[in-house]
Amino acid sequence: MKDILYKYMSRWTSLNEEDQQIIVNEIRIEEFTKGTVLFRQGVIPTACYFILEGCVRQYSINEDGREVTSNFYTEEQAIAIFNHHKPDKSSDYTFVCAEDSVMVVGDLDLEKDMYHKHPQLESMTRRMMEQNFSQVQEEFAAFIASSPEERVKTLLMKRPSLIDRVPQHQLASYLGITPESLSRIKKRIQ
Amino acid sequence: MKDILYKYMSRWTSLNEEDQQIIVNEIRIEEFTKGTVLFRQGVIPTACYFILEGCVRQYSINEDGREVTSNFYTEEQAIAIFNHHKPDKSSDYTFVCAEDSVMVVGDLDLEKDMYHKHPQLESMTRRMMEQNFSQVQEEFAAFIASSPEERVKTLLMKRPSLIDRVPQHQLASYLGITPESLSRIKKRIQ
DNA sequence: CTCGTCTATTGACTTAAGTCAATGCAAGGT
DNA sequence: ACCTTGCATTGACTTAAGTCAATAGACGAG
Repeated sequence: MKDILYKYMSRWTSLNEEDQQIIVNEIRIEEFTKGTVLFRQGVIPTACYFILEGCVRQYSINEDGREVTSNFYTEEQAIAIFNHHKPDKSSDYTFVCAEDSVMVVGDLDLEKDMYHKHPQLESMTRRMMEQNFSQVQEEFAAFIASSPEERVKTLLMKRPSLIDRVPQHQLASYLGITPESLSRIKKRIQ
Repeated sequence: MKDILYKYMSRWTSLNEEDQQIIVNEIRIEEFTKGTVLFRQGVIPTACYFILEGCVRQYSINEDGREVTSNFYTEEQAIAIFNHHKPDKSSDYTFVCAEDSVMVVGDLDLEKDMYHKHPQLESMTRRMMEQNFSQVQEEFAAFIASSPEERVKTLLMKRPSLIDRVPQHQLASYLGITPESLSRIKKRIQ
């Protein structure tokens, strides 16, 4: 499992193998069963996560009590940015494992120390985040400009496996449409 | 104009006034007239920007030749994340001044040097970006979950000045609806 | 001042998605 | 094996947004 991590880190840092090992050894890897809640809407998260295997769904309960899915995270994706813009830093979302999953778990209270001990780590984090950010912005722009049907097609192109991995009504919510519409769009586009 | 910058930096760093001055003195502040293009879709950006005054519109031309507005940046917003996820780093968007504007201009090729010279700057950048990122994610989640009419209401709430600052058909595009619909929605909600 | 261009509004019509309700299906529990 | 529960599909109907076209106002150029 750690080899995924080494492969990933090599893409992002110029650290030599030795230094990488030191960092990886300080890292906690945990397994979670499907349905495990990482943290709930309203609480202040104490950890961040990097998915090595599995799938995590991000959702919230809106004013009229409906569940709104806002993201799915899968292999090699980080769950690390939550409500830094809110004064109290509490999460607006609940994160729950949609499958049995294996993740790197990073303690947020150790973050500063880690950056201090390994200055290259802050740099790596920043660049990962930039990449991540730019991807989200692109997705957002594409979402704005497309119809429900186009959004379904795009998802089928870009993340075909999601369809089989998560319940359809959650996918519908993630696409901003009703489950009925998703069902009909699927039929329409075969 | 630089006082806006000092105020802003104080919110983000623990640098003393002296160090702030050193950094601010290395910084380039430029004025742009309405219509000035910062950089075009397809080219690799060489600078990043921080708006002190004015408004910048981000748009792209899609496959069928239509102009799609994907963002408006105004005072105290940074234009700094472009296509770090694409191998060639070329911009998918054109950035154009929607008003006469004053901005901090940061050379991207000096970025590394600056971070090396002022380690706290990388830290500050990272935290600004985290905040920014988390805000975009929240907006995205809200966008997904709301109807065109709700999106208009939300925009009127959160950025009321935009309505007067930019042409309505660009706003419509930014909201993912047609200009006709925006006109009707406005009438509907008075 | 007038012309031309660009933009916002309005109307008539179409269409895709939402809503509500019924049915069917599969998985899990007893 | 049965029942329950939750999910996907389908149908009938409503509605809001899209499309196309016409009009009218604002603005700048000449």
